[in-house]
Amino acid sequence: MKLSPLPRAFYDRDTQLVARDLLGKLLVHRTTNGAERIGRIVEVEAYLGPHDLAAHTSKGNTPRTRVMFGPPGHAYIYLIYGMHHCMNVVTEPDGTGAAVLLRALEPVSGLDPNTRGPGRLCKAMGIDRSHYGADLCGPELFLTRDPQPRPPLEIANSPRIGVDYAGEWAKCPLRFYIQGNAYVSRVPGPSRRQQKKNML
DNA sequence: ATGTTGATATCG
DNA sequence: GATATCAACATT
Repeated sequence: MKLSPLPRAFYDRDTQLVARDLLGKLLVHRTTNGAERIGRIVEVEAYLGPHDLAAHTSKGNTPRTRVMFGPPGHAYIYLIYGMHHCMNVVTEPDGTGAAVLLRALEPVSGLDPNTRGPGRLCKAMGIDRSHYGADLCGPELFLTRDPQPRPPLEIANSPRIGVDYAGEWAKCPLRFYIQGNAYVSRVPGPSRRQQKKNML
């Protein structure tokens, strides 16, 4: 299948627009041994810049956040809680410090179906810190339009996950996901525990 | 609800 | 150098 990366201009736009546009796009990872892993993005979160208290760049430009302050269309990868990798795509012009976190995929080909949640997403795609700063306009790791015809997406939003420390920013609806998709990591409504109770 | 886990920032 | 802090996940 012929898949070409989205152009850098795609990322060089308002972060919330990029976040919404990323839903339904394919994430492609071609490993050195020739394997191809593809997933369809179903859930993302926008991190707007240093003024956004939930964004890593709010702590300033450090060795860790360097890539996020750099030009758009690169991968910002970090390790969280000592065990999980998370992948972001850098947006907006060089120096802005904004990115979109990829939170969940629908498996398309060549990957473990456990792609629900940002840590599992990276594990399934084989993404780790060796991809820190990778150019998403290159041939190995990139995003592309889904060649399959799909019905129009119904996009829902909610506050971001796990950012309670960010004050008012924690409440902003900067998480976007495809309504009703089975691979979205958390859906509003009763918890699984509550559902069990209701079944009795 | 809790334990796991290690890089990072911050303080000394 | 030490420590507090985390954009998760799995398990109880």
